[in-house]
Amino acid sequence: MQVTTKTVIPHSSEECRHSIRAVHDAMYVLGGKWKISIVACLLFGAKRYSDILREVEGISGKMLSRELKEMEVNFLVKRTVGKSQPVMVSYELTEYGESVKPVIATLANWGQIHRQCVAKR
Amino acid sequence: MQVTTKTVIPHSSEECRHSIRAVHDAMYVLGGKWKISIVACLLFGAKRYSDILREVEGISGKMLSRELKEMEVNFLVKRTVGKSQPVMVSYELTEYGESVKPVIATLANWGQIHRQCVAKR
DNA sequence: TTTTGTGGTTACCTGCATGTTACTATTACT
DNA sequence: AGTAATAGTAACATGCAGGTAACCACAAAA
Repeated sequence: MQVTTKTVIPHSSEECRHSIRAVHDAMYVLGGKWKISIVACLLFGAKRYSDILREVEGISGKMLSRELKEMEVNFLVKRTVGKSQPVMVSYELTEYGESVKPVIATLANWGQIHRQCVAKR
Repeated sequence: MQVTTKTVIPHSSEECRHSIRAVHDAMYVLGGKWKISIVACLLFGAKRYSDILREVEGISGKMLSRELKEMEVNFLVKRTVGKSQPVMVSYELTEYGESVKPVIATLANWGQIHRQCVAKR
């Protein structure tokens, strides 16, 4: 007796694909090793290049400027150049960038739970 | 007049770092190009290898089996081998895996909003 | 006029994450 | 006996993400 191909999937694979696509879209903009961390960092207020460099541990200057540029293009952050002194550039989230907050929050929350789970082996 | 180094950061950088760390932990387990999509896919029920291959568009067989293996190790999915016919292996989320649901949901939700934003230029 | 600090950019290099292709074992159907 | 499907694995190839280090421009301070 041959089992048909479809035994195990009685789900709405439409819904499934739709959901996957949405996730994929999100990851396209927020993907990469650093963007989410940068947003998380900027959620606490506007910061200067060197501040972010310090607070997002491990990121290199090159990657920071690259990611920030991308995020500016995607309207997630706003770049403001102060009128000289030793230059001073500050970055802050746009309103749109702020809309990522729930994502970060949920992720951070799960991250904490995960860390606890791993801790008890 | 020289501006001091700390003008732009009056925030709790403790909170900030903590949040970034949590996000980082989460991304460590859910990172990579495919894991989140796979979880999203399995949220709609247990599926067989070839079903996931079909529904997560773009993934290669190699990557699928590799990611599934990692996720099994991390207790996110459970692998069940059916008693033969043409073999039949099904994958489903563990309870722990289900706990990722809010993350996916928030991400998918933001993904949709983002798509709309991009659509109107 | 030389040095210092900020905010970068550029060239160069490397490795890992991923893709591609071929191959396997098992069973069932024809 | 030969073919097809399922669930992989192994060998090989490759591109791009990311790191490192050097350099630039500008202003202020020494």
